[in-house]
Amino acid sequence: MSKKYKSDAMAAIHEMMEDLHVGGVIDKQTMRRFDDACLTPIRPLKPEEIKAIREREHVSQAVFANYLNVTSSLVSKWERGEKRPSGASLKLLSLVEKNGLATVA
Amino acid sequence: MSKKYKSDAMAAIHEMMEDLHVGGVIDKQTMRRFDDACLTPIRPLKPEEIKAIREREHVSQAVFANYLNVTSSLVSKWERGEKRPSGASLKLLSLVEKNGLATVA
DNA sequence: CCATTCTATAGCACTAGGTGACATAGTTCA
DNA sequence: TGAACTATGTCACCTAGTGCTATAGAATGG
Repeated sequence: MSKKYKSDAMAAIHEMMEDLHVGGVIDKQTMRRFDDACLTPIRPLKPEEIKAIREREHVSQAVFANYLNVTSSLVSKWERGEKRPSGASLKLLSLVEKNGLATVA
Repeated sequence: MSKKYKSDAMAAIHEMMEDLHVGGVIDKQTMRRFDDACLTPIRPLKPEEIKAIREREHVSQAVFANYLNVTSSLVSKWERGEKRPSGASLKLLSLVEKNGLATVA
């Protein structure tokens, strides 16, 4: 049992699906939908929601920013609605919202 | 035992540190260093490294992009060195590199 | 064998997200 | 009182990221 259990499991599942696909059991369309299906849904977060997420974790804007690898001024702008988080930023925030700050540590 | 174990644990640890701080055992400097200390170090990733990370997970650029909530063209640019991932993107990639794709699903 | 789909690369125009630095003000605390 | 932490604010800058479209090779399927 390695430490990369989740990663290996992911690879294993994908390989199994790949085998099913090669075997003609499923097509690539389904294969792709399978990949998309197991993702956490991303919805645009309101400024208050972002602030709520941060305060739920009991951290300052500066510390929160460090976790996300962004500047603290940007976090401030998110929470005031001056800027809205985009692709990767929104994904990270969604992860924190669902699973907590520790999962992105 | 709730599902938010990690998050609660994080909050608990922070509250404990906060108590220590209030009690005068540690100062805010140390408090801040504590927060920074438990983060996965972020280093700039080379194009080949990004491609290696993706191929290790056995997914196409399109699927990989979906996981990170970015466009597939951007992933292509990352791997060819046309664009370099920044703050939140770099954090996400680092997470995938360390813990696997499943942890950001 | 041909048609289709997936794949990755490529180019281009646009825009807004993110950076950095610095100033301000309220607060907590030695 | 002074020092450090907090959040907000502003300003200028710029590049990361988007969206669309086109291309070409490889893999697949009928």
